[in-house]
Amino acid sequence: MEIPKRYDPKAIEDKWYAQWLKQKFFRSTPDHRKPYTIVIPPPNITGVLHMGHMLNNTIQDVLIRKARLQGYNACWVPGTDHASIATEAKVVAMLREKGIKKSDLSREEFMNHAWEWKRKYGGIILEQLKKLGASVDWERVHFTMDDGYCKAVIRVFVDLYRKGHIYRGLRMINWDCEAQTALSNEEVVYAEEGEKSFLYHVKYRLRDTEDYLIIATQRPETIMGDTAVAVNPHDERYSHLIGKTVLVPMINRPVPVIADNYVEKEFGTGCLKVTPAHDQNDYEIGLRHNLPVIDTLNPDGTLNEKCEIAEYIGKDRFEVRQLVVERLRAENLLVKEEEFITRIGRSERTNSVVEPRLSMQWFIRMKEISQRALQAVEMDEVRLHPEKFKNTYRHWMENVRDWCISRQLWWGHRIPAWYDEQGNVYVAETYDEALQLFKEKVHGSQSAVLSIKKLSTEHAALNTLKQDEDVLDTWASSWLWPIAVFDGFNDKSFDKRKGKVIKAANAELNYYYPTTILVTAPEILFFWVARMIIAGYEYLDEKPFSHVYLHGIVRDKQRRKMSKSLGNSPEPLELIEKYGADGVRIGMLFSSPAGNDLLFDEKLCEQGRNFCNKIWNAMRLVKSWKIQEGKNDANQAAILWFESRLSQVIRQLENSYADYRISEALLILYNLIWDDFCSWYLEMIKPQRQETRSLDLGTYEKTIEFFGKLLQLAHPFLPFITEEIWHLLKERSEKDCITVSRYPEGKTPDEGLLKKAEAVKEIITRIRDIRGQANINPNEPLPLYVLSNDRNGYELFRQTIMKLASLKSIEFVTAEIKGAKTFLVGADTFFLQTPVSVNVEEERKRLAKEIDYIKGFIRSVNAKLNNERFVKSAPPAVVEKEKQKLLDSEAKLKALEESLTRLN
RNA sequence: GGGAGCAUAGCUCAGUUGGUUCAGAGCACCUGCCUUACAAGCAGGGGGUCACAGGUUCGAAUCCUGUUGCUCCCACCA
Repeated sequence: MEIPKRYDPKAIEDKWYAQWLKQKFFRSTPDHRKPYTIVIPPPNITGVLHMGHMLNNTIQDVLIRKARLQGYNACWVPGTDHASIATEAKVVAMLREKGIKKSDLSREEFMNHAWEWKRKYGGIILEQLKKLGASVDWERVHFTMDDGYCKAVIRVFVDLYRKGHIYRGLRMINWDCEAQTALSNEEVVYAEEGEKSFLYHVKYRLRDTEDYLIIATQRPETIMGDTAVAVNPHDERYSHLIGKTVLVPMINRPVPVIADNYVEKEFGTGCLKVTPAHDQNDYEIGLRHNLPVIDTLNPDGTLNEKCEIAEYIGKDRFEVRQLVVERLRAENLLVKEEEFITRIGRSERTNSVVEPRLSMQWFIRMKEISQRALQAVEMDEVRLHPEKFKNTYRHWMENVRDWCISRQLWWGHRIPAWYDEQGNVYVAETYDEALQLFKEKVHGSQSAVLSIKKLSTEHAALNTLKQDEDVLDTWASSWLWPIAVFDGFNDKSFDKRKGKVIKAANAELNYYYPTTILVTAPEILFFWVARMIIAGYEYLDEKPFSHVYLHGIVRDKQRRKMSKSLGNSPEPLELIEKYGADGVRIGMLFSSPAGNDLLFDEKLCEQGRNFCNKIWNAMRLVKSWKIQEGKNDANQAAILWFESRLSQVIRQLENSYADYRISEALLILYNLIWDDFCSWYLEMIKPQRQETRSLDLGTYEKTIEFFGKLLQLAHPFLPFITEEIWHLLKERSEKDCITVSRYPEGKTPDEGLLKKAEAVKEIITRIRDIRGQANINPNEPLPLYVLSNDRNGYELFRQTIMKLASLKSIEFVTAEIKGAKTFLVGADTFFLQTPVSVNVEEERKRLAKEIDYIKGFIRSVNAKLNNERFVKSAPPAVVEKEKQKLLDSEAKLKALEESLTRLN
């Protein structure tokens, strides 16, 4: 069979993925082995695979495949997130295109559309992950709105309410006028550069005089909601006005001038208009001074009748802003319009300008329940990689604020709270339970004896109790992910009375929880990671995962974020098409140390593809040899050396993995395969022409063994090509896959041999260099003479040196060889006899330079050793090392000086 | 405004408790090669005052202080 010169990923990737699935290699169920568990950060059902997913899932797949090879019961749980606001926005847009308005639909009709969307698009990303080679357990796909998951979310809400961690309150929240919902602080984004706006200086007249104050505002449309004007109590310019009354422009509402420390004298005019309904700080000033709250905005961002000006009612706030400015100008109340850079907040999902709005929302009280989660990271129970994120985490957790969890949307987990006609709230898992609570309440009330009969039929109550219209913030469901995917909140394992998940009552949870590692981006450290840790301790008194690997953001070469509008994001599937899944995986990992952003460049994928091709061709070479019975001793050196080298690298790899330095591990492996194996080992054993390209069986078998081990080491990074070559190198059954093979273990490397081999490589390189410099044909056989005290040390490598340096002979001598090119490796001197005569003058110069350097070096070492304080205070090992250095370099100096003498 | 971190080759980054065979890797660059595994390749090579200024020390890329520049997180000024 002819093996193609280039590796063709397309031909094999789908084949192997199908084979792996058929063999159920990714399936995990609890057994006697140790578990290694990862839960996927569930992608939103709105999206398609992007570069961030590629990086995220490649890292997870490397870790899970490595664990699988090492004999763990590796379980990678896939799934998707319902992504409440993002999905609802998409569905609304989709309906709009079809000419359907959300407001014309009933809640149920809308939900049907949303589920339809989910069925259609929800699985896209997971499907695409197959192309990447992701070895997830496909029998464990979860969705944050599965029946069981919904139950868990509702249970937790009810439980936290009962425990007093959830409350309902009137708060100033961030309002998205477009989606018409509250947003958490985390969902509000601020443009990096700020946004251009105007600062309008407006006259506020004092009552009963012609005097006026000038107030600077960015939002003149809120003037009609003003209920005070505030100045700094220490501002002498205005102190005489405190307590006086001013008239709000246009509507002439009389409002007081008050003094409040919040006002900064330097900003604007030093006067602040106070609009408690439309600004967080104003709201607080209002509380301090008992100001009325006049809410002039409708939920959709238009003005309502409270603004008192008929023509503004029903118009959008930004339209009104223009109208107000025009009117103020016309009435000569506008003193100045000043350009101004403001840092305005926008909704992460709809990009509409966020309005502070006073409304009734549900909150989780965070302070208390987050204490143990803070401790857990502090004490390294949960370890963050890289560690620097501990600081960020601590800072956030110590200043954590209450979490607004209600959203005025339909797609999501509807809040399990019911209200009676009086507005009393009943929080329960089901309507029936809420009804029960309601009945109990009515029972308990003396005055309601009569009405009991009236309400005793369910029918009557049915009309009475109404469920809260809102749904929960997405993160208020995904924070249960590591517990809920193992069905931790089911009837058996959730103890309602205690408000705890009983691990022992759930075999799956008992086996897989806590999971091993979570791989995600630092962007959602607070959104998600911190909250999962909180939930873990709240419900299991245990961490959800032992490690958190935080990778960076994928950016382009210019460090810009990948974004649709910039068009700088490559299409992942096209990359896979072009470079193969393995090539892209390598490209993603090549330059992305944990915590650092990945500056993506397609060239990295090209490098990955080339690496695959290199391995492919190594396989072609090995397969091309004819095998002869017997054993060729000439290859002994290569085999012994590579065996040691392999062991050495396996240890290095373990260290890198242990610190989650994935890209470092990859680079080590890359060099091992490319340099050590291909450039050195294979060249060492490669049969030469005259030998008719045949190899002895002993060496061949050893080589196949080495190759196999390399493939295993590489398999976590390159699942497809390693599987293919695994089967090409050796006759194996369909089931005997590398995916489920046993990872190689390193033996103790022979350090002496490794060191000698380095010297041998240097000798070969020096000879090649001399040939290059002197323009001597690399294949022309030349004699080499060696002046060394370690004759035996080189004996093992004699054949290797001869072969790789194309030598005619190697002879040990006791005196110099005149007219030969001289070089030093360690303290040994080598003479290469070349047809080109040596330029004595240049040689002398070169030697003199080397001697100078070594002399300087010896001086510095001597200075140290002669320094009493050094010898006294430095650790003995360091002093010993210095002494050895001195000996080595003195020997070298001697050899150099002798060479120089010989020249003369 | 509060907090954290970074600054090492043209680029992206290593450099563990201070010890001059420790100034490194990958990419890029330069030179020579289509040598019967691979030009998606082979062989060889050049390149850094470790941001700046002080200090501690026998010894500093590594520790301390200051300066400059950059990044991130949190809060958010009308």
